[in-house]
Amino acid sequence: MIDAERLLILREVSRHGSKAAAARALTLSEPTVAHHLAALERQAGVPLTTRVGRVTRLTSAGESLLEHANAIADSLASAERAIAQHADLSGGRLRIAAFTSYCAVALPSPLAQFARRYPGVEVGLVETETDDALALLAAGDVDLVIGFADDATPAPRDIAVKMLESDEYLAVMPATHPAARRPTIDVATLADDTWISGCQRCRAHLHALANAGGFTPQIAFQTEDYVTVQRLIAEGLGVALLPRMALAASPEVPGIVTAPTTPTSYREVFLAVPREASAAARTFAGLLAP
Amino acid sequence: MIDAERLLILREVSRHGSKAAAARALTLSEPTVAHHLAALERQAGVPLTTRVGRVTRLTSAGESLLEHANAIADSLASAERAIAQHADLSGGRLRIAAFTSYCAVALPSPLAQFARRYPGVEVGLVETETDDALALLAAGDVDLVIGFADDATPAPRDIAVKMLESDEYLAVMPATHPAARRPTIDVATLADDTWISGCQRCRAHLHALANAGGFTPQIAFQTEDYVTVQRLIAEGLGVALLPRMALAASPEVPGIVTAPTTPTSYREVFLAVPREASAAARTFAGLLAP
DNA sequence: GGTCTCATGATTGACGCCGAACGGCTCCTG
DNA sequence: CAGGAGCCGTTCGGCGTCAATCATGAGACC
Repeated sequence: MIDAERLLILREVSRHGSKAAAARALTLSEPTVAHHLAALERQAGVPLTTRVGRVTRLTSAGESLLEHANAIADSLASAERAIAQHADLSGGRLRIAAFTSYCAVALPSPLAQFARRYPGVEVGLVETETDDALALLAAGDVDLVIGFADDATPAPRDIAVKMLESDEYLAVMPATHPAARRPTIDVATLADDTWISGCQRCRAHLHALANAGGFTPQIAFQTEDYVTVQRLIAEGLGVALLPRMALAASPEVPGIVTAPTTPTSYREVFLAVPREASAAARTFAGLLAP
Repeated sequence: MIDAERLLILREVSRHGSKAAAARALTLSEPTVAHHLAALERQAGVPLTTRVGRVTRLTSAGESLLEHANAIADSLASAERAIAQHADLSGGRLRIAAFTSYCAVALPSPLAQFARRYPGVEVGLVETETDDALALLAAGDVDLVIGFADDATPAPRDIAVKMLESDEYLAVMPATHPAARRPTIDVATLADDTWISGCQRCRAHLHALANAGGFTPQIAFQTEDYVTVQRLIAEGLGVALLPRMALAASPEVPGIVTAPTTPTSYREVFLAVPREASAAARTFAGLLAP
């Protein structure tokens, strides 16, 4: 393969009209330029330069190489620009994966703030469950993950994780439920109720909490859509454990009541970036957790 | 400036999914690839690769570099193709400069032969006087020159010159001229005639020949167009010295006669290529002078 | 206008030194 | 257990420089 460096030297010679001038432009010595040119000619098998008077000109073979040398110089300059943009956030990409209710409640505002501050960065958002989000991060398909963890499924330890906030799980019941008026609900009092559960992690959390309360929940409905969960509850079809944030994300549903549980339980919202996080990812992380 | 070589290494890593595989593809060792990548990352200031499982993937910064690396690889491949075409005559250019009558008489056939044989080569022809043609050659604007020389203005010595043929100068007179019936003409018998001369070199030759014959020609008309010369002669306005080739190049003009001179004189048609002639120029030269 | 001199560029050869490439090792992961 | 990555120390190639010489226009001066 032809050496790109030498093509660029050929280009300088053509631009300046002499090896000496090219050498000065490249901060090289004259023999060095001559050496590289000779090597290039040897490799090409045809003469590339010719002297006319005291200026060095390219032969037609040299000029046919020149076009490509220019293209390479352009590409290198573009590459340099691109990488600089990645560093100073005047360009590049930021792909975020976050779980549903965080997407709905907490993300839009900082996302807009970031987009205003760094208009050159192309921002992407994937709304996914935490497990899938972490898989995307590991595969390099996203740059930053916002997920949640609890006792049942702790946060990953192999990447940089920062806790953002605690999100309390509330008991959600039909307004007609016998325990509906109590200020706090012991989960054991719901041992015989029919349960409605959300995502994988929430289900694991429910099982852990119920287990601590000494019972195994009867899960009759499974849906990741929190509005559906609340409508089912409003119709008296069951009870559920929902994070505050999920409740805040969905419109008020009449006919249900919510209450803190005893014991209380939380999910911990965390932010994860890989060790080799891009500048954009680090900056956005700083925006969420100053 | 970013090193193009390293961008190509990054490209191979991306294509093969591991540094080891990239090293094999590049016939390098694994540490060497890692070293170059580390250098590139140091220069870029941002991480370019990330490991996911046992495959190495590019970060978004790395992928933005990848596009440019691909462009550079394409350019290098194109450059290699272009130079190969120059060597094997499947491409490239051949620019010829030749004097008028050679263009008209001798050039078309070998030119067509060359174009048929090497259809990829872009052929150009400049019809010019020999002095200008040699200047074009020196400036690198043409690749091959066909010119003529005689005692007055000899062929250049600083470039590779090959004699092609001798072209005899004939005396050209009106059919009504007193000497018109003679088989050969002593130039001295035309000492008192009015002369018509062609180009710079022909005029120099005429002066030299007349000088040898002991007279200075009265030159009343100067034109480089040989048809004009012959028409002027046919009208009885003068006599001239014209090379056989020039006469062959122009249509038969009635009312003129031609005859060899004593002493005979010739112009020598030569072919000149620079030392660093392209393959196309050398090949075409071989066609003209096997 | 011709010649002389000088300045600039190219070339060649020798040489020093940086760093590219390698091998061997350990650690990690699937 | 195998394959890949990271981390050394070592070696050798070749990149770049310096110095000297040659070539060639350009300007000056007569």
